[in-house]
Amino acid sequence: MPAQEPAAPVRNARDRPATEARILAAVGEVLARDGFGGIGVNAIAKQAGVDKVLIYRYFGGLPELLKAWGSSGRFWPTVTELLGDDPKALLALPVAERYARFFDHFIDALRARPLTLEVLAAEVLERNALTAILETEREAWGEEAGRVLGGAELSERPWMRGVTLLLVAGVQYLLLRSRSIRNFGGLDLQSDGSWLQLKLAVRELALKVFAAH
Amino acid sequence: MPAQEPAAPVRNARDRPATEARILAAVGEVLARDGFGGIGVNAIAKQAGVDKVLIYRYFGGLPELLKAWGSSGRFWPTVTELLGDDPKALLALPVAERYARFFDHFIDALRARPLTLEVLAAEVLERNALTAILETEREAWGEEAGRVLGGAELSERPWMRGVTLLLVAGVQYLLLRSRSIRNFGGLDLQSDGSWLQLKLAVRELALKVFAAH
DNA sequence: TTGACACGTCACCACTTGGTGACTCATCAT
DNA sequence: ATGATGAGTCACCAAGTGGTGACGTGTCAA
Repeated sequence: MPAQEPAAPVRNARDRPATEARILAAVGEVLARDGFGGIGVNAIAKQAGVDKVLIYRYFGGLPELLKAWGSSGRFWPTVTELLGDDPKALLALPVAERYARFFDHFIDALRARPLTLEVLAAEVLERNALTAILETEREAWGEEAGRVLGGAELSERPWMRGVTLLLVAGVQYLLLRSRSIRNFGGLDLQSDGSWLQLKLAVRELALKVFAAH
Repeated sequence: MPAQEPAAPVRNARDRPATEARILAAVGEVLARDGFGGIGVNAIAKQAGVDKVLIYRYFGGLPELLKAWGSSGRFWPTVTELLGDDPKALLALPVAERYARFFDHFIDALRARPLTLEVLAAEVLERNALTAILETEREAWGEEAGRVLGGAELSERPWMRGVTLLLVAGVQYLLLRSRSIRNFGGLDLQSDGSWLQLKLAVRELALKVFAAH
């Protein structure tokens, strides 16, 4: 990968769009390298090989830059991505299987997005600003996901809404924890096997819950 | 409450144990006021009305101070606390009811401990040091909780282990998010009603799962 | 050709951070 | 009475932070 690129101290071409792109890219690079704690005007400018004053000139400041970065890159998995290659086929499946596969894909998609996890982690800690980077995307996502997952079977079991919410939240939390610790409740969060186990657990649950009675 | 106490610039009595206690208390106060991001030698010393050099002299540094603070206060709910006033009565209940009440108490106990939530939030972000403050307590807790929750009914349904883990993780995550945002998946995380709804969802789930078939 | 203007660079600001050395001074055993 | 010890204070350090003003210099239209 070409990444990194701490930029030799050559004079930069005077090309605003390119420079803006450099800066935006640098945000992701710093994030990936140092985590959200390493984010800062100085660090980003250095990574981009650009003077930090340009961040203020072009974006207005760090929060605005982060917002621009957030809305530019699509790092939150789209619902269609969670439905797999053939959405129609998935929607035709029995509800339990659909439910299970949705979680399978959700877990895989999130595990494949370390940057998203980093942002999610930051959102947990930051109570003030620069939160709400994924806000809008996520909200829309939640709605659509509910619609896809839903159906008559879910409407008949309104309590499953709360359970689903907890499961989604649980997946996110365990993924966040897996970045820094291995063990959680006796489960190795960094092993594929553990995640397979969790997927199977959700599948069993769905089968049990949605079983014709 | 007497809290705060930014300490007028009077000369402090020379009383080491009292000063140490002040410093330890200041950790909690800063944590409650500014969150974990505000933690630092300067801030703590200022809050305690004490020179920061004493932090180095008495504790060795910030990480050691935090560790001392962590092991002094028991802010992680004990399992017995989660079992309510009458543990024996609870254990005599049918498994579904026991399961449900456990979550009820878990949610209430954690909601009543903002400092614990703050530490949990910090643990999510920090990948390096000062993590593992609650580590030991939590690990022991996990084991005991599993034992209490468990029983033949749970052993017969091994997949419920994963589901329970996800639910516990989900509760923690939603509580963490509730500190800074209101909305999550259409649920108002700061309202008691929403949490009641989640409790009921878990209860229904337990009833369904543990129903005699 | 000549400006105007935007792009890029450099030097600087005030402030905060973690951390240390040197000082005063109260207490207490000898 | 006299030291030794240790509690508390003060002044300082280097490094890093976000942020700004002033200065070149290449590009492009008039």
